[in-house]
Amino acid sequence: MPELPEVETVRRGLAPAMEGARFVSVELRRPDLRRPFPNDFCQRLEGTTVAALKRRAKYLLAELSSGDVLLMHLGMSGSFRVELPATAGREGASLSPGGYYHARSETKAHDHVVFSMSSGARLVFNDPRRFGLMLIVPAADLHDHPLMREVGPEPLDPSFDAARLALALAGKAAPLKAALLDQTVVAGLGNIYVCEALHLSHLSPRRKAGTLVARGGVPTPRLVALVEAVKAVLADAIEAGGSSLRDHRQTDGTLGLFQHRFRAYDREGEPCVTPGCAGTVRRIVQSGRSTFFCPVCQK
DNA sequence: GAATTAACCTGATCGC
DNA sequence: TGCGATCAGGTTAATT
Repeated sequence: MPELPEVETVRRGLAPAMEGARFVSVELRRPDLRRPFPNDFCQRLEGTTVAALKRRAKYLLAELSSGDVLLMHLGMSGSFRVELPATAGREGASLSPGGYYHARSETKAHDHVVFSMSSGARLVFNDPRRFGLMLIVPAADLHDHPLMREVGPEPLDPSFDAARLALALAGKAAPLKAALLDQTVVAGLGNIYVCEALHLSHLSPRRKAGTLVARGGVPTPRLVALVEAVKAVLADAIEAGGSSLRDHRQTDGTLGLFQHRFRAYDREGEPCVTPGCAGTVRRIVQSGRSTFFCPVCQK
């Protein structure tokens, strides 16, 4: 699940329980995720307060009163759930429109990290495939950190526009699909939303990325349309609470709804939804992963 | 140097 | 019902 809209949905779910709250205790239930936890991980968190919970690309960034930043990545299967103590009597209390907290429950399989906050909430990180990541970085070093340094522009930021994308794609021979998955080109897109944005802008995932840039690095009208499609697809997905494939949930346990709006992703063999298009969605494999597109209206 | 592939690890699903 | 093969949202190291 976790591409930009899902990470943003998680951020919005965690923020009320984290921001302004102190880490009372931090429990690691295994020594590593994708990488080992730092030795002083718990020690550096306990007693500090979360000033703000932000997002950059697919990373969650908890800014701490200690001057550190807790950097978290959900990988492919990571999720958080927010639990409140039963004694607080707030089961079912509204967290956000349409959202509800979990009542405190037993530990589940693949619960790897538990944050107990002074707000009374327990934040439980669950990640079956363990491709997730948690690190602590001094705030002053964040921008130069290897994981952050190369990350491209935020697609929903006004500074991300066709001119900016043209710079990144000029001369690129890689297929558009691969170029848009490259986090240094634009941050936060994954397999699903690349497929969706390419379908919406009627661009073939197989087209060479550099063909959308005219001589002199000038963006073509089709590149302008692609940028608009990326922004539209991401904004719609955030508004819907992200996509829920398989068992993925928001922090309150409810399912995201965006998968009901997929235009191309996971629709192999179904009719293309582009008005007036008689095509059928096809699945191909590019750089080892599934691409869904309509060969009739995506050129 | 750019582009592609393999690997990380587990769980769900599908066909037999 | 059980078993093996296949595939899955991301990142990155290794290879072409």
